[in-house]
Amino acid sequence: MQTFNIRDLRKEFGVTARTLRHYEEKGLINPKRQGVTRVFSERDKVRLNLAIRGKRLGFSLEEIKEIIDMYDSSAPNDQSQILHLCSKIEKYRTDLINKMNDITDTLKLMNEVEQDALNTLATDIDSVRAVPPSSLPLR
Amino acid sequence: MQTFNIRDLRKEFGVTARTLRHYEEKGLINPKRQGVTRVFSERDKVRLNLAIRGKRLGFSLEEIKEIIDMYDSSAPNDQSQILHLCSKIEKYRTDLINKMNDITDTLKLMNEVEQDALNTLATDIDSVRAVPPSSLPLR
DNA sequence: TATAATGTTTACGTTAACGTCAATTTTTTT
DNA sequence: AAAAAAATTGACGTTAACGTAAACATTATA
Repeated sequence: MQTFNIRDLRKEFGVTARTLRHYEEKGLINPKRQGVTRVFSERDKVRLNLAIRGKRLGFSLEEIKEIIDMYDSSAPNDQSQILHLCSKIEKYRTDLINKMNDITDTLKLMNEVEQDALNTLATDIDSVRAVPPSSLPLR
Repeated sequence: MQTFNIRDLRKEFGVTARTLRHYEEKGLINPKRQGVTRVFSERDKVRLNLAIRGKRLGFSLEEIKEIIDMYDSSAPNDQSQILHLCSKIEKYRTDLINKMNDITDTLKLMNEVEQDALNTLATDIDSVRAVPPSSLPLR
């Protein structure tokens, strides 16, 4: 079972050691120890990946932990716990879908702005083209 | 031309007066003044909407201002400015598309977790069904 | 074996994005 | 006009998410 040290993780994920220690404090990752030195597992890498993904989406570390814990632990047996899990999933699902809509709306707006700008550019070029050849230097 | 006071905005957008003042400081909105009192315009509302959308997507207020300013001001005439605008758009576009992919990936994972959980639930129900009728109380 | 390089803990510092409170107008209602 | 409600400007406080620096231990390299 392969293990990794702290600079492996830093390089692979482009984060600082401080960030990794912080994430450990918050329970996002759980490195073992060889003496005092941290030893990371594949599981830590997976969780770190999910954490970074969550960050990109604007979730807090607390939310991220909740999300990661959902799909890191095996499915609960207790019926009430299952239902609780499902309601949490439902909550984050709607949140994600809202973000998705926000994104598509923003992308649309950006497309319009870009088209506007490019049209202006094209018009400028036309006006340059409109200059008769005779007015161009002959080199 | 319709105007709004600060509590109109608070109510409509569910934000505090402090937030509005903060956004004004950061240049996200630009209320006029009647004496010392803020008077908001439709344009402020539009910008506030965009700001809140940006927040949901995890952008900083600084990024949000950049984004809003892009499609709030009319298209620039200067060619170099147009190109600069387009490159900014390109940057945010890839950012948004990355977020989009993050979202779909996360949603997929959540679906799997949910299915797992629901299967466990179904299995439990089956095991209840499997109990022979004779063992049930007759009421 | 001396010297880097890497890792650890402790603990204070920083930045963004507001919250909160006091003191003071301004405006509205009675 | 008096009282209550709403707004404004400081200005300090708070929280999350790390940054940074000191002091020290361990490991790797020359």
